[in-house]
Amino acid sequence: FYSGLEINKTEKEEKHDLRCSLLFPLYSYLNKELKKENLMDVFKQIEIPLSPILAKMEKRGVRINPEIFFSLSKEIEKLLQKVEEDIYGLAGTEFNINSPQQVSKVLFEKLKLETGKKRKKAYATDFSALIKIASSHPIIDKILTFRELSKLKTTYLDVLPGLVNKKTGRIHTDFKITGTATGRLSSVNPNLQNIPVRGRWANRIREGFIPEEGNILISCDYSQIDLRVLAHLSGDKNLLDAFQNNLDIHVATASEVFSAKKDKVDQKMRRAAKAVNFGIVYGISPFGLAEQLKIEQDEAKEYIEKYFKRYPEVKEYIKNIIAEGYQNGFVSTLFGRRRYLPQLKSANEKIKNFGERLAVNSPIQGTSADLIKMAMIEIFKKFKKEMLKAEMILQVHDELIFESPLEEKKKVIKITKEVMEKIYPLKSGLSVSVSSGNNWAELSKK
DNA sequence: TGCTTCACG
DNA sequence: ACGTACGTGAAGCAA
Repeated sequence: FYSGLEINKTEKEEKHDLRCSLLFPLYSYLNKELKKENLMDVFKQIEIPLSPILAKMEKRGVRINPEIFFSLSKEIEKLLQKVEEDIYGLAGTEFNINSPQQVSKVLFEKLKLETGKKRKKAYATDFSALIKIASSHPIIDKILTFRELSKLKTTYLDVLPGLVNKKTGRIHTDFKITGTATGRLSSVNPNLQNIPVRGRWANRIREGFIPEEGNILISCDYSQIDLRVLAHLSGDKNLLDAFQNNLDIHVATASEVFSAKKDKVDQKMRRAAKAVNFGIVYGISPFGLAEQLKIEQDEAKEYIEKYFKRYPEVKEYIKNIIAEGYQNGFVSTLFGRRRYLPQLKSANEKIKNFGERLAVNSPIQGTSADLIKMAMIEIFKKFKKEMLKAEMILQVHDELIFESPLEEKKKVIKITKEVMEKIYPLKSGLSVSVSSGNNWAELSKK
């Protein structure tokens, strides 16, 4: 109505107006569509109530101590300068270490190191390619160190302090509720779902995330949620048994795959079994497992076959969910959220295989996402009812982080743990581990 | 803008 | 024979 009267609108504003004008006609169409496809429950029971909660989390934001970021940045800057010089010395030339193309030239043309996969423009220089040739030249280790330090400095240390809001003094991410294909959230501007947690610098960085005075941070983690969901969806007796008996799931899998008593499972076996478990959730292939574990494909294949022998209903479930994908053109989570799989109609075998892995992974990842979203809604309600000052500030896929007044700590933990564990009665159960502290680093400690 | 790399679950 | 683990976001380079 007004648009005809307005002048000097930018192209962006015009686009914005157009998009707004489409909302109303879209409403009736999408409403029918949601009803027809039985998606109204997920929409009304999960997405709609979650939306204002995400808004409040964004508004509350996260407090950081910029000083920690500044001083860490300076410390790393010095190390970077030294590593940079070392690299030039070892290469016998100066070049841009941030350029994969130039790194490739130096390593594989000048130094004639052994090449791996060919990319579009040059040979691969990513971590898995470089670690394979690390023993052949001292420059490799230096490049890996340079990459690690440079990543931390440019992506986190030098960025986050600049994003502190002048009015609130805190960092406000933007959670995207429609951002992913599986139903997970994503976080942008900045992404607060990928703050370093591994590696020797992670704790120093996480120490920079702090609560308001008189408050603490509390983290509540779903343990093994994806595998519990798999156990529930497949109904596999053996896998359910492992969870019902509260076993270390990777040890349990190791003892099955390697036919060993649980007390004979060593670190190496557990590590391999962990990779198998991850692989199952991702839609496993012998190649992928072999790559991950640095073993022969034949051996990886044996692990997988043994796994399926011991968890036959998981094998059956995978077969069935793929068939379902082909039949319906989509797969669903436990609560009806869908992922469409056009890949399954491809004539290209590679794309079809990819579609089959998506058919396996999406219901698992998506069901986990549904569960934590439902828990967030209930927790928010309970906090309100109990008139708590504590607030949910972050979600990291299987983890919720709260900022709570010291005196509310006990109450907050009781509510969050109970709600998260009871949000839906999976046959495999849901288990939540809680930790608290005066910064984010203290939350990852045991 | 696409590619490569790498941070997280 | 071939190319492959699932889901994201951000930085820097190269064109």
